[in-house]
Amino acid sequence: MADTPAPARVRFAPSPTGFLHLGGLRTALFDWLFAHHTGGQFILRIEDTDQKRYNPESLQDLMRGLRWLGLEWDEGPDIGGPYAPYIQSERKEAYGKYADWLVENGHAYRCYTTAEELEELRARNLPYDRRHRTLTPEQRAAFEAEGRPSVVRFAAPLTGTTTVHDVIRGDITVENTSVVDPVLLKSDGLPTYHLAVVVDDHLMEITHILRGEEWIPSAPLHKMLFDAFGWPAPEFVHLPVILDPSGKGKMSKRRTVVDGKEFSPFVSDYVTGGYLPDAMFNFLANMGWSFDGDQEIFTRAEAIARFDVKDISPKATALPFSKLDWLNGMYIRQMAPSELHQALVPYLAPALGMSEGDLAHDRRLAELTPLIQERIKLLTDAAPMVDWAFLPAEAITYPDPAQLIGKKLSAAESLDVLAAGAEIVADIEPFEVAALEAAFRSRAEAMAIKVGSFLAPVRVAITGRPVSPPLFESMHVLGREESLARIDNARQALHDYAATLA
RNA sequence: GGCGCAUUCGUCUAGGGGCCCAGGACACAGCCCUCUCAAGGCUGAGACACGAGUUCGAAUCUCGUAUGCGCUACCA
Repeated sequence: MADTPAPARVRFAPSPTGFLHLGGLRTALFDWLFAHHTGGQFILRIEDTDQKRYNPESLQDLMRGLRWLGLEWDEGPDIGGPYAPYIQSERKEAYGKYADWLVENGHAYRCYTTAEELEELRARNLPYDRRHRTLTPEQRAAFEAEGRPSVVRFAAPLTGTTTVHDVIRGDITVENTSVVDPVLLKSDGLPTYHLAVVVDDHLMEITHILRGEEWIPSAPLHKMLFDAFGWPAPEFVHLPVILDPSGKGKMSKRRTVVDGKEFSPFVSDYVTGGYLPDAMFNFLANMGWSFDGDQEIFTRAEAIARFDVKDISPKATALPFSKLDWLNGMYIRQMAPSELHQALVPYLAPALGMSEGDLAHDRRLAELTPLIQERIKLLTDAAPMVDWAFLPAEAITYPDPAQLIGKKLSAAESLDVLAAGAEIVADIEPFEVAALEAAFRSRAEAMAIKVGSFLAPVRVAITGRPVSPPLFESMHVLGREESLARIDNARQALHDYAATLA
């Protein structure tokens, strides 16, 4: 059964103009998956041929995001490789050389059209009119003598059609005349994307081009270039775009509010937002590809074994973030408690005002972790669930004393409950969860109060909140003295409150 | 406008002529469990864009329409 595909060389080729976003991460993920599936290489190549939009922070963000997800590259700018360098601005001479070759062989020509002239055409909604495609040597010499800057344009075939085979969509055919002699080499001497991508994919022996579907319209041009050079073209795999959660339009490159909720396209926001790399990996792998009809959760190894570019769906997808949250919760519940404890520390330490070192060895957090494990979806959910345990009793105020009154109980009855609770907490031996539970339950029964109602006042007294981790465990975390202090404070608060009611 | 790509529950998807009066998942609703909240279990509601054709038979093939999206730079 094991089909052994030829090792593929696939590259993720972002341009360092902004921060890594989810769409880019998904592309990189598919690159990585396919490379590993075939036993090939995953290559990171930086396409920084647009110096105007270059953003120096971008590269670091890009690499950090990729590594966070676990997408290590086999060749790339920081680790080198047999086809180095992997940053296009450092490969400038090569592009010039290949552009010259095209010019010499009649596949390209120098164009001296000025920006103003181009602007004129655009204003009239006209494409470039190939005006310098057939310049005489004299005309060319005249422009050069003038000192006019020039670009190199591709001399696209003027008749016929070009067909590109896309692995996901099949054949795509366009009229050659629709390719209007695009610029290959800019007047600053750097190549445009079109030249650079073709030259580098060939030089780096890329076998499969995975990129967003916004590149479909220029794929025929790339095919023409491979043909002009006499090089075999790699397989084209155009990935479906990722849409805003609203489902309308390409995912924007900034934080947006959809249905009253803010969502971010930036990977770094998910790192700080408490998401687990494994969950994000699983989530993204399900965008445009699926493991099979009814298994949503799978390991990286399982995905690698099954992944194939030809199974990718051509349909654009809106990101279902609620599913990401669900997945994150699933992965959190699968963690060993000690592992979760460690993962929580960097998120909790600032919120609790503690050092990471202290918190990593804190007994309370170790004890609390398994209690909140099935109650949090994000690592950032933990703080409001455990902060009460790290506060002194005096800091637990009861701004809404009415919360200390149990369901179907009067204030007086609730006061009685707290009194009973204080008695139990003071006397119970040993001060352990099982003993506490047995004592509270039998006392509730003795007082003919439902357990839920009986525990409610105590819960608020102990944690300051009507919703908390399991009560007996919570008291155990605090210890006898601290628990008692809180119940006493709560009794006072409720007593004062009851007085105002009367 | 031109060119291109796409179209199964609200969303992510399975399915590629009969297995489908369409399966799974998230979200949603109800019930169960339960010290709160979760988690878990069960149940429910919910889709083949439309129209022609091909065929004994179409979600699946063909054509058209509609809608959406993308591209149309000396940006990638």
